[in-house]
Amino acid sequence: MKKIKVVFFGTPLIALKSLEYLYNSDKIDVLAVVTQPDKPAGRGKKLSMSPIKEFALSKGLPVFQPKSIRKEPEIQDELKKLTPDFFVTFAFGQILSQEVLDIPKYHTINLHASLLPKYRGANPIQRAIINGDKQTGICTMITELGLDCGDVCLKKIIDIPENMTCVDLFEKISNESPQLLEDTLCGLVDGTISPVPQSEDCVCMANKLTKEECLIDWNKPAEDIHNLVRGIYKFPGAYFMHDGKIIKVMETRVIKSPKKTGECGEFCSVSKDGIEVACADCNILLIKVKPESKGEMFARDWYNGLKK
RNA sequence: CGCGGGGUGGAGCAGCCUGGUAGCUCGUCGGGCUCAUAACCCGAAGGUCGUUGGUUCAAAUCCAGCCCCCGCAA
Repeated sequence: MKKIKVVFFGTPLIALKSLEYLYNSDKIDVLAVVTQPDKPAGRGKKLSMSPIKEFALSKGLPVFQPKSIRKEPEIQDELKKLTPDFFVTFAFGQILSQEVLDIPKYHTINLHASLLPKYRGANPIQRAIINGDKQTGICTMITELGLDCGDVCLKKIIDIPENMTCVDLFEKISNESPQLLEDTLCGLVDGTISPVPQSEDCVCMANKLTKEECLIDWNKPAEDIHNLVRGIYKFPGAYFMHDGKIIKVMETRVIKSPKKTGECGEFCSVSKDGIEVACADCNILLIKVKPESKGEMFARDWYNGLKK
């Protein structure tokens, strides 16, 4: 059987395993990689390349880095010359135009980390956890103009356990995606997949996270705060202010017992396990925190060092 | 040259400005109290104060270089 010719569009780490898998697949031929331009990043603003580019370079794959693929016909021409069967996009970070979508022989396939039409847009993974969903998933879809609105090819449901963090979920999705992509490509070529339009009534958006949303509001129910903490664990991290410093909250547990002492935001008790803080309905236990300029530590240890 | 914080017994911090006595909240170990305890009381062990050099009678503290960690911003 002839290999399926694919150009891979992606940028961050979550897409890396998919690229590796397709690259190593004997059914797929990855012709080239398109990724975001190198950007100054991190402390010191050093120019750094995306994980996708690093991999592509290490394998000698051609790499294209348009500032905006829509506005760079030269790159579009280069891609055309490769005569790809499919474009595959996974967290690429740029909006494609119709001219670009028309290049591959079959389609452009996008992998989106939610059960579409739920959570179209920027942050589907975090949103699912923040909203306390028990399930989410990944979908492959035929890319059309418009945000994550194309017909769905395949989907896979992923359970979200009570204390799962977005880092765990990223990992899970990163691991599950490669197979789904390969199955989608093969299925489309041999005609065993018929893409299904998304039902328009269930559409909801996963908007970008704002700085404000990351600030913990102790007047909310403990469950909501717990979901926020694990939903944006590490990046960018839920936080509160203490003594003018940012204190990121890394790990929490809801204290189910309805006993509540003190006002919202007040430290009710400190034990071996951590600090109990009063919320709207019950208490939440802070287990690990990360104060500004410091490393991650047990909440109890942080408390021990406070001036009292 | 993006802005900034920090490295002090096992943990988290104070002390540094105004050099000279190793401090605080815990943990660990031993003992006591108690029906009992993660509570309380008494005691003990444990630190070349990141590293190198300089100033000084004397440096955790002042000066210079180096290493490592982190927050913001992107």
